[in-house]
Parts: sequence; C-alpha cells; structure tokens
Amino acid sequence: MWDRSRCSVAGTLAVVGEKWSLLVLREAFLGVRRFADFQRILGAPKAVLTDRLTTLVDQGILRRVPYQAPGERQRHEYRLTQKGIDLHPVLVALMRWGDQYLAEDGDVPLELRHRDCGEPVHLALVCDAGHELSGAREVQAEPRVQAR
Amino acid sequence: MWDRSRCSVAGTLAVVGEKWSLLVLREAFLGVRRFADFQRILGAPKAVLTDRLTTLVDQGILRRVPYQAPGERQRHEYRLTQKGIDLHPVLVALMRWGDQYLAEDGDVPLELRHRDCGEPVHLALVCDAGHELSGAREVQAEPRVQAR
DNA sequence: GGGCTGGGTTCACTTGACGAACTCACTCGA
DNA sequence: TCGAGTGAGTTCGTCAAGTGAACCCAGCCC
Repeated sequence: MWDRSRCSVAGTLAVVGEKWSLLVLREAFLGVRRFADFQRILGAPKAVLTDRLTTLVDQGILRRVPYQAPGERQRHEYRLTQKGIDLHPVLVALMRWGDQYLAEDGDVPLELRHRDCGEPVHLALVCDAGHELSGAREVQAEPRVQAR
Repeated sequence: MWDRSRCSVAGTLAVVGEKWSLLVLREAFLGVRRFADFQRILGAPKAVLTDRLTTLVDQGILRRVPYQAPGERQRHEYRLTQKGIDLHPVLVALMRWGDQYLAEDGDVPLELRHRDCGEPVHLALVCDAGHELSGAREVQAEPRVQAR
C-alpha cells in the first residue's frame, strides 16, 4: 500500500474541509463577494467567517480586491482565483449527491446549464478514449508508476 | 434569490462533512472494511471513528456486514452501499484538486483508469448535447423552473 | 484459566464553534 | 462640528467536538 497520510483528499480537506469553508465557496460561485453578504446568507458567526476568509485568501483560493461603493469608504471584497475556480467540481459533486439523496418537497434544485448551448450539464468520469463511465465500479485506482 | 439554508451542498456536508468522514469513505473505496484497518491507516481516535462509522451506517452510506475470519469469533465489517458509492465523484474531485495544487516531490498520485479499456480517467462537466465543458466559466446556474 | 485480539467505551484535556457585545474607520446629514 | 449609521471586523464567556491514553469485554487458542 502507499502512503495515505499525504493523500490528496486529506490535503484538500485540510485546506477547505473546515466548517463553513465550502459553503463560503459555494456562495462565491454564486456571485457573493462581500463580508456582510456572506454573513447574512450563511448565518455563520462573524469570527469564524473572518477566519475562513483569511485562510482561503492565504491559500490563494480567494483574493481580496479593493472596491469603493459610491458614498462609502473603500473596502475590499473577496473573489475567486483560478485555484478557487478549480474547486468547482467538488461543489458540483456535493450538490449532485444532495439533490439525489436529500431532496425534499419544496426544494428547488439548482440547475447547471452550458452557457453556450443551454443544455443541462452533469458531472461525468470520462476516459481518454472518450468513454463516459457509468459509475465508480468501472474505475480502477492505482499509484502512478514512477521511475526509480 | 433562493433559499440557501436547504442547499444541497449544505445538506451533503451535514451528512459527510464532519472531520474524518470523507477520509473513511476514501479508504472504503480503496477496499478497507474493518474497524482496526480504518483506525490504523487513518490514525483517527477510536471514539471519533466509532461515531463516524455509526453515522455513516445510519445514513445508509455504509452497511455493517457480519463476517467470520477462521479461528476468530464473528465480527462485522463496513461496506459501501450504492448511496455511498455515489459519493465517488466528490472524492475524485477532491483528489484531483489536491494532485493539481498540493503535490510535493515524492508524492505518488493515485491514478484512475477505465477498467474496460485501461485509459486514464478524469472528471468532466458534460452537457446533454455532448460538449465537454472546459471549466466553471462555461456553466450557468439557475433554480429549476417549477410549475406553481 | 490465562493471555491475545478486534472492536469498542470512558475520561481528562485541548481545540474549535457560537452569539452577543464591543470597536474602529469612515461617511453623511443636521 | 457633532452625532448617528454602517461595513468589517475583534473580544469574550460558554458550550460542543476532537484527542490520546487507559480501560473493558467477548470469544478463541493453548
């Protein structure tokens, strides 16, 4: 077996796995940028939110951008970096599973569409030969072979 | 805007977002089934592990299956249900991001291959017209329209 | 009957989350 | 110029959760 302590899953969770982090990112993907909006929508304690935003900025997942609303002093808002945008599949995967197994009457699932053609979009495992796999059972995991 | 408190991402995280849960599932996908193995590989405190395994079973993500090793009394092991298997994309997404941004020298990334054709596999957003989207920017999110 | 083993439970301690109250810098209106 | 208002925090007492070590217990073996 291989070394699990440095597994990428554990690493990623160490960065974005704390409470509220992924919810902050979900909101960021939906266009939320300001502290007060994150706070109002999520209902997270301000202290925790401050902490999560700072770590996300430190990790290069969000960046702080100054802005000035008319009649207000300069403040800064939080925007996704490319590194943050690349977490999109994680959120889509979490959302998909929730839609599938946790939906209740009255819930309006969020639908993702291809901006270019308008068709609904789903997450899929695709192999380099172009096959779309039907599920986890078709996947074989192994450590990448390396020269020594 | 729509009601975020019942968002599927939040729902899914409420179920599998506690510390250690996703790591337990990662191991489950790699074939780990017994308490002692989870404990040894993850290094999680036994009390927490007991708790996480029970909630995962209660949620129908794992199921407890009795087994008996020769010369030992009957015990039970933990196996993924379909509901658990469907969390695969979440783990793949987390792993991919970690490989991309957190890899260090000496880390051996785990490679996923299509069992049928042997080609490497990646996660992709695919629209119903068959286009493979290049990134989150090509996605448009909106609440699904519903009759009222 | 005594030791071993897997799968836990208990307990004292530390870390983290929570909500309310307080702060600070700046703007606006009187 | 003064005072109220606002966004973005910080501080603080309290409570929940995670941690590691020690302990337990059923069944098997010798």
